[in-house]
This record gives sequence, C-alpha cells and structure tokens, in this order.
Amino acid sequence: MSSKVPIDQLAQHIGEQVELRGWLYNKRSSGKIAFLEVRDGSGTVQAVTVRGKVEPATWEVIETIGQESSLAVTGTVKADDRAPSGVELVVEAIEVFQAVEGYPISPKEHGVEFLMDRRHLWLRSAQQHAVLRVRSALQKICRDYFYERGYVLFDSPMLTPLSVEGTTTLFETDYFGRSAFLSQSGQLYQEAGAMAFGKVFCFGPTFRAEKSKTRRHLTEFWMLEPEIAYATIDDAMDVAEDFICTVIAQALVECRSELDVLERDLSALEAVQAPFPRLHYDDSVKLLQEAGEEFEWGDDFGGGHETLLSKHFGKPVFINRFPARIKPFYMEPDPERDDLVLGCDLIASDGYGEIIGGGQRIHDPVLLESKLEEHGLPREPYEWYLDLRRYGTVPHSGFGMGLERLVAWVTGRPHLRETIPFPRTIGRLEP
RNA sequence: UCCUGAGUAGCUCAAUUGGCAGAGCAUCCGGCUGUUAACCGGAGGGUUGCAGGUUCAAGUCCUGCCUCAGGAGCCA
Repeated sequence: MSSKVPIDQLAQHIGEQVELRGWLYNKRSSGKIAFLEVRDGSGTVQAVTVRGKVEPATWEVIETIGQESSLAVTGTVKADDRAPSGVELVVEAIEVFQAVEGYPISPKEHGVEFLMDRRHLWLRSAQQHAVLRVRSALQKICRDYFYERGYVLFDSPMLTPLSVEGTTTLFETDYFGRSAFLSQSGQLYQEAGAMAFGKVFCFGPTFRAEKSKTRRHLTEFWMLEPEIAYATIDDAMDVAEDFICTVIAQALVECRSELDVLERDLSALEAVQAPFPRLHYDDSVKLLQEAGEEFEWGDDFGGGHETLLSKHFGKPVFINRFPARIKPFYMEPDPERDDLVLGCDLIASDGYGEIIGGGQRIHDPVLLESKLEEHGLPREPYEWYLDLRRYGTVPHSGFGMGLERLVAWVTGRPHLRETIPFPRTIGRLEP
C-alpha cells in the first residue's frame, strides 16, 4: 500500500512507494522514455516512465494526456542528479481523473492581457505560485510580529458612513437607502481600539476609487494598520523600523525556495538593516533639488522622487515632518513649526516606493474640531471620533503598510497585479 | 482626464521604398531510452482591431473610432 506524500516532502521518502495526486505541468518524451512534470500545489517533481516497464494502457495514457490533466501517480521515489529537484518518481501506475486537451497557457511567453484574462489559471504557473506563497507567508509573519508583542487584532469595518481622508475618491454603495462607502483605511476605528486595548492592529482589504493607472496601484488592496496609545511619531518610526527589519529577515529564511524560483537578488533584501535614515522633509527637498529635480517645498513626492531618495541611501528611508496642507486633517501639528505635521512615510529600497505612511494623531479635542472645520468636513459623522478626545485622550500614533507593495518588494515583482490572487484595477474587475 | 506606445495564425512576434502575409511555439501525423521551456521531419491554421479614404496596388499612407500597455495627476 503506497502512502500519499506531498511533493515537497519526497526527499524524506527515498526508496518508498508513494502516491502523488496532482496535475500534469509539462511533458517531455523520447520515444521509449517519458518525463512527466507533475505538480500538486506543494511543488513539482519529474516522474519517469520507460516503455515496456509499465502496462501498455499506462504508456498509452502518457502518450496522449495534455498539460494540466488531473492525475494520481504511483511510483517509487529515487534520488537522481539528472532530475531538476534532485528527486524523481519511477512510475508504476497512473490514474487519470481528467485528460485535458488545449490548456491555454503554454510554457512559452504570453502577453499581460492574455494572462490577466486567465488569471484563475495563470496562478498555477511556477512564478505566480511562488509570489502568492510569499504573500501567504508574509501575512503570517506580519500578524505574528504584532501578536508576539502584545497587540490585539481589532478589525475595522469595511462599510463606513464617512471618508477617512476627505479628498480621496471612494467607492459608494447603497446601504438600505442610505449612502455608504467602502473603507479606504481602518485607521479611525483603530484609534478607538487603541484607547480600549492600548495596542491594536487591523489587517484587511481597503478600497480606493482613484483613477490611477500605474504598476504601483490597485483599487482593492490589503493594509496592515497598527495603532498605539501613549506613542509619539518617533515611537511609531521605531516600531515601523523594527517591524520591517524583522519581517524581511524572516522572509529571507522562510521563503528561500520561492525567492530562488523568482531569482530574487537577495543582497538587496539583506541590506535592510536598522537604523534607517530619518530625513526631515526640508532636507529631502534640498536633496531632490541638488539632484536636479524640479521639486518645490510643499510638493508631494512622485514615483520618480521616491526612487531617487531610496537609491541615494541604498536602504529604506523615513521622510518625516510633512507640510500640513498635503496631509489629512487628523495629523498632529509639529510643535516647532506650525506649517508642518508629525507625519512620516517609509520608502522601500530598490525603487519600490512608499510602503508605510503614518504619524502622530491629534489628541486635543479643540484642535481636532478646528481642523475638521479647516478641511471643510461635516462635524456630525465625526462625533464618535471626537468622543475619543473627550474621554481620556492621550497622544497616540500608528501607521499603515500596503501588503501588496511589501510583497512586490520582497519578491522583486515589477507590478502589483502579480502580488494578489485576483487584482482589481481601473479597467479590470474580472476574473 | 492628459501624454506616449502597441494591436498581423490559438500564443509570442517578423514582413525592406506601398508590390505574392511569414517564423517559432501550441495542435495533428511520424521519429527518437535521460529529457530540463527537450529535439528532428511533415501537415492544417489569416476578414492584418473596427469604419471610411488615397492608389493600378495598402499589414504598410491619411481620417475617425475601439481595446490594451505604462507614465502623469492621486496615493499604500
């Protein structure tokens, strides 16, 4: 009786008879010998068959089945240097669940639109498979980081009656005759959580109806948002720095085989070591101007500026103290400069752009009320938010990290659409 | 919304100055006992994105439209 063993465990079963259940990834045949590349979700392995050493019916099956046929293969595990993974399976029997003909995605090159239209199948390809495994691992690493440090997972709602950052475009939906919005950030609710639990975080999807058409944007993306009571902007930067260093270091260990498949240059990730430079906004303006960029004080960074700053330092860099007028209403003013707020962005290395945005929130109720008014926001929907300042207010800080940008950075993918199973972009809602 | 580029076989692409629409892969047939996106021989496969125009002749030139890409704006 053969045992069922996942492909990534085969090396521990050399000499044993096992049964694999999976799909045909590719096939090479040479008249009297055939090589079936079989995948089962955990990995791929080469199964070898020699004509005359299996039943004629089995050989007939091998000759005719196409890519992505579902099958169970029984055979003996053998170590062989000629096999791509160092291990191969000597076939004794094959059971075909479905013989497939005409699988659309061949092992050759394809265009973006063709692949995106078949995203539900593209996921099976080795590289896409590796990227999404890294995404899965990173989500666990991120959650564990905060669980292990006393944070409480505190889920923010997806449906909200208000916009967090007044200016941004929101997806509007009908809510039993009222208007509701898909959340663009869980932060405001995290502030309520921080006042209840001290340290909280949320990790879920967020939505932006921006008409962005670049490799750095999705309309639905996942954001991790910690919020900490009795914390300043410098505390927030300390947490963000340690968090990123820990996550990258752990990913280098846990995702090594996936990063090999993706041919990621590991030295770029190994360079992610604390401390990260903390650049005052004023100094970033000077730096960009000295580099010959057309950048005025008060401008926000574009993709090119972020790339330039991260290349200059060769590691992630914080920019902090931003002009108040380019940041949302809830940012705490800089006590030393009333035209600045205590906001910070973390720019990833390798040109992957802003992966964290955060800062210190206003804790004074009177100041918060005046900022709401300044930004032209209605007071009524924010009454509960003002309550947080009326009853036991404290200085508090937090940040938001875009998961897809982290995954793109770690895996070295150039485009965010490959870092989530089914990306949502302007112009694409299917599949 | 703006700018730039692309659209030719199922897929990825070529086609000189406007002059017979091609290749590789995939598919089908045949060959090969160690292949690594296997290889070798053969076959089938086209309304050149759509509509109009110029010309003896348009994949190629002109006008309009559609779709896609990635950059700007906006942002994680």
